[in-house]
Amino acid sequence: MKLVALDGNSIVNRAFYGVRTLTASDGTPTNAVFGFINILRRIVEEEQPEALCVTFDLPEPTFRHLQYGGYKATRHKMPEELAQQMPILKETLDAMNIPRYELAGWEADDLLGTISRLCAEAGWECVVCTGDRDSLQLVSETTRVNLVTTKMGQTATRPVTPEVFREEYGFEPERMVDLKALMGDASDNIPGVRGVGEKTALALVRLYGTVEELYAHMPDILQSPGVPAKPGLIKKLEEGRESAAMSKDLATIRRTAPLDFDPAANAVRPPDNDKLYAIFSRLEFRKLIESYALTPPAAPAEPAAEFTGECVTVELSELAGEEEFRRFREAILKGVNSVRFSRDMSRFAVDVDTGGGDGLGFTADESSPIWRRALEALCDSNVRKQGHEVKDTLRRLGEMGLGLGGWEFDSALAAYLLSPTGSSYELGDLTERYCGFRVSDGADESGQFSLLEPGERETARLLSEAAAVAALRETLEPKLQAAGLQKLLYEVEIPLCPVLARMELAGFLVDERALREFGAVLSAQIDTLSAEIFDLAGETFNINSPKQLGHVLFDKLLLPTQKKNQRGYSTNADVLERLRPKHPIVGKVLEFRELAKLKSTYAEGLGKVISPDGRIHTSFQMTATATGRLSSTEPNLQNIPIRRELGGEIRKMFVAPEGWVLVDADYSQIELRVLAHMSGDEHMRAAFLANEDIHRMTASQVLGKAPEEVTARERSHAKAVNFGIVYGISAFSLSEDIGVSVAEAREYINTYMTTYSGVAKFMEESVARAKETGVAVTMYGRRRPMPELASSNFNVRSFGERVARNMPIQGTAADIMKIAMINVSRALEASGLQARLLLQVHDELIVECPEAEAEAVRDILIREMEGAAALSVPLTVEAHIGRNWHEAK
DNA sequence: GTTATCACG
DNA sequence: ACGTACGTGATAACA
Repeated sequence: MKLVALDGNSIVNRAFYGVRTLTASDGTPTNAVFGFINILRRIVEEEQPEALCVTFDLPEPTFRHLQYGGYKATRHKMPEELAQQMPILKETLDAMNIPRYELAGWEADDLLGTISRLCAEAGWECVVCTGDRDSLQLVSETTRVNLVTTKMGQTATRPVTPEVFREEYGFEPERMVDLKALMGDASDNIPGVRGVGEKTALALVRLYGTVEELYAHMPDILQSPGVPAKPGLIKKLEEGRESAAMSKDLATIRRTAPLDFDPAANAVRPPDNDKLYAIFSRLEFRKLIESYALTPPAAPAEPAAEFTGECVTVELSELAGEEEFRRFREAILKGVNSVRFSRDMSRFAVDVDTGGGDGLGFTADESSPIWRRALEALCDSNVRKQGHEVKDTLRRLGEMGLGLGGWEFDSALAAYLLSPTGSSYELGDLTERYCGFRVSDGADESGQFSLLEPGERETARLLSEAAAVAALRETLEPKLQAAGLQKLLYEVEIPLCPVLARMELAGFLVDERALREFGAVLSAQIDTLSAEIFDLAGETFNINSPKQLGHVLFDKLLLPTQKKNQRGYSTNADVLERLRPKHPIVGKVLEFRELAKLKSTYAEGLGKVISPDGRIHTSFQMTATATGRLSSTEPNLQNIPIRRELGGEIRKMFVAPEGWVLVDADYSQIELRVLAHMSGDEHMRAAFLANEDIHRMTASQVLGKAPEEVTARERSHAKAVNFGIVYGISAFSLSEDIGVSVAEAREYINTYMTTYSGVAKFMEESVARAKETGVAVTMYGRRRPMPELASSNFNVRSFGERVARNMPIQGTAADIMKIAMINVSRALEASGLQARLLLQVHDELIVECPEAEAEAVRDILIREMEGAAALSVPLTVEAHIGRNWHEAK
């Protein structure tokens, strides 16, 4: 029989430092608990023990503190973020039905020692899991110590048996205390013998075993072979005699704690589902809920009704006729309708809020003769509707030729605004998190739906989901109000949904033939380059493999290594650029990379997603970024090449239809203008009011010389500083970026901050306010939780500070662009032109229109984009017209 | 599934 | 002394 005993404090420490920052959306740090559970799972899986328990230190002083004043006094205080997690961890262990032991006056070590002794006495095998080598003295024939280490977020355990220990140390495990007695242990403040280090101590213990034996042989130990003939060793040992005795005592784990312990009483038991589920969902450990197969507690009777439809439900079934249709239309005109569609749009469910407590639900599928008419009635813009991920719904409604108006709430967007860093905005997850219930999947264990046909089950699920949307609105609305996010939701995010849906529907026309030809040209060039590279390398290998490439460059050609990454030496473009002069292969590799990227990601990647209409329909993600920006996926049209000449070729293949043109409008320096406005810095404002090249003006103001005297180098450095400011600059990165020393970079930043003292002040205030409130905020009140700022880890905290500086700027610019898109869309519609928005790339909008409309469209774009926000500096837009994206830029 | 790299703003 | 700029997504290789 085997019992596993975990050193709770030691392992939670490993977990805390080994797992990256992790917080629940309310800001509670959770990384240590998460890491602990994972280590625990792994150990249990590996060991398959019959029994399991965890020991903890209590914060009270142990008797050894009293006996020896300084003992462990140097141990660092537990960081606040870890301390917060300790009660949660203990609660979790309780819910998992894992016994834990803590005893006033006894350390976790002592408890482990005692437990392992009692196991041995009861005839059990004991496995002690800890990150602490002190416990190695417990190793015996019946007790194994598993040393837990965390490297790069990966935990590994190393079993230490007596054989392993002897192999490593050259003496018996019990003699560990004698080793400590001589060499001491700084982390536990065990003094040892002054002047004796690890090497000497190891040699002495190997020869004499115990400290006592050593001192018994004292006068003539130097005669023994193997003792380092260090001058003064005898003297040091003599002087350290008392210290050695005390150290040995300190290092000895007491195995006599008054613990009422019976290994069999710690038999592994299954967790308490309801308790553990509650804890894990509070901590947002969705993966763990899954892997422990936890289920929500049986829902209390009262709100469950909302979800399984104790409301009256009406099926618009095969036999539905005029009467049913009339009833449906009347009902949906009364309240706000929560609507859900099946993936293929063949079914929908509507939960009508009738004002009283009762709900009225309608469901329908394609077989109903009034299905289409019911849909059309529902999509009328006068019918008030709410949904989840409304933009996606609208795109599908648009495909069916239905109206996109009348939508006034979206539970995904509401949750996103409340916390844009969340990991999931799926309806089921939100309902669980905010309402504490599970959306019925239509195949309920309650049996209510179990007799239904699959199609009916789906309809039941949709009705349950519709009710969930309504419930979420109830819950989220007060939160939005409290956070001041209503305006953003109702005036920005929701109105943006139909705009984006129409853009996705429109798609961007692509010259498919040119794209394929370009791909073929790239292929040929890649083949040629590969041959040249293999020739220079003297072998063939996969140039795409950083590992193999690294081998060729650094092992074979012996080029100097620079940056390291987790797997070996970095071969990224920065590194290769530096190596370029050293070997002709490097330039070829760089060129290969450029071509390979263009071919795989763009020529081939885009080719795969051209629709039958010859157009590429991207999807915009509204809940993806932490700052409020959109993102674009399948394909990503926000990262189409432009910076390099060859990459720009790709843009030539994004075209307007025959007789039409593209109008491209982009904000000039929107982020710096936002910064000038938000900080109110007079110098920076003056620079923009002068309407000059901002980087030149920056150089001029910072260096105190006339704009026309600014050199190209000075301008480019100023440009890098301007970018750096927006990102939350550091001297190191700036120096890397512009190739000057860190000291020079620091000087640049200092001078900049002195010149633009308003900017400096704004940045400080942004960080201070974020620390105080726990969120970074844009001009429009969009917020991002900033748990990193409370971190005790320097790097994590520094990251938080940079984000606190950047998010208000990037986020405000994103807000402005969203407002502009809504206004542009309205203006284009009102103008009666055929023009339509195609794409947004953060600070750029692309519209296609008949040639004849081009100038009118350009004027509308400029007017609406520039007018989207009233800043204290001009917000300027540049617009161009062209036959393709390259030309229009 | 994670990592390295690289495309964009 | 720390380790290094903000925000994304796609691809190929690695594990």
